[in-house]
Amino acid sequence: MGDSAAFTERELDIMSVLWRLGSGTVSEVRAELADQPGYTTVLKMLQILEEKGLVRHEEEGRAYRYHPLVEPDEAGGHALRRIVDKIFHGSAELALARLVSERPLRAEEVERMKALLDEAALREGEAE
Amino acid sequence: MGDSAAFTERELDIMSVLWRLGSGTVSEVRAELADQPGYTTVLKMLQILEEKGLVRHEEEGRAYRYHPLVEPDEAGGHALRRIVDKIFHGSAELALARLVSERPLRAEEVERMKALLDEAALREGEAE
DNA sequence: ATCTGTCTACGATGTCCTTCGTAATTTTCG
DNA sequence: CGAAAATTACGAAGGACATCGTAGACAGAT
Repeated sequence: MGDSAAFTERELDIMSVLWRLGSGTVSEVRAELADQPGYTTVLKMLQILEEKGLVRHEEEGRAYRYHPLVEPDEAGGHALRRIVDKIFHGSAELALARLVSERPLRAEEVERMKALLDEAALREGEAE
Repeated sequence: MGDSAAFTERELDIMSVLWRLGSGTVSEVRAELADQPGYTTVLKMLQILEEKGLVRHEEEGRAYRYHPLVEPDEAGGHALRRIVDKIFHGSAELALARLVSERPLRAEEVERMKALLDEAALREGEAE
């Protein structure tokens, strides 16, 4: 235990870019950040993320290419569990209520989400 | 803008207690924390939360009673939006997939969640 | 009156976050 | 070759986070 601290703001920014791109050099990551911090700032953050075991790097020419070592699903699971537990009293239902009120959903998306719930209900049914 | 920074770990712990209890004195909040930090630590955190405008206090006998000034829905909305945007590429569907795989859901809960989605779809339909 | 327990106020501390400057290295280009 | 550009390494610095110790105020009991 004790391994899973929440991402800080900047760490999340950077991990988000790596998840989206698959991998990235310092320059590539920096170019994707909305407010562009100094080059060495991004480098430093990546070095710290590497110390924490959240990314690794390999050499690519002169530069390093960084790869994420945690999956978005895993990170998202931790983050969601934390929020549901601490803010929504453990209720996935309340969290979903807020989630759907946050942003408009397309009709197809709603259908797929209902299908997800059906699958979940099915798995539960089988378990008994 | 710039008002909504994510809660830190301890801040969230404490806000969570206040949301659950409705309000609390330092002692009451402290008693609810899993690992009990020193009394003055909890007091200090509440004072800092007050500086940030997240709680207020009123006198109650000799002690202060602290009240949350942000609603869990509001805080949860920010937190969910942050996670969905940065980790799930803005997809509520992916977030829900992870949410339902995190913990088992009761059948009635699944039904109510589907109803929530229907309502959301309805609102969308009306909008056009 | 004084002692004891509970409370707030204040300041110190150590760690982490985030920023970046500077130096050293290497490649590339004129 | 020598200058310029891109890169990593290192360390410093300011601020926030989270911890607590100590001091002072006050109420209640003896």
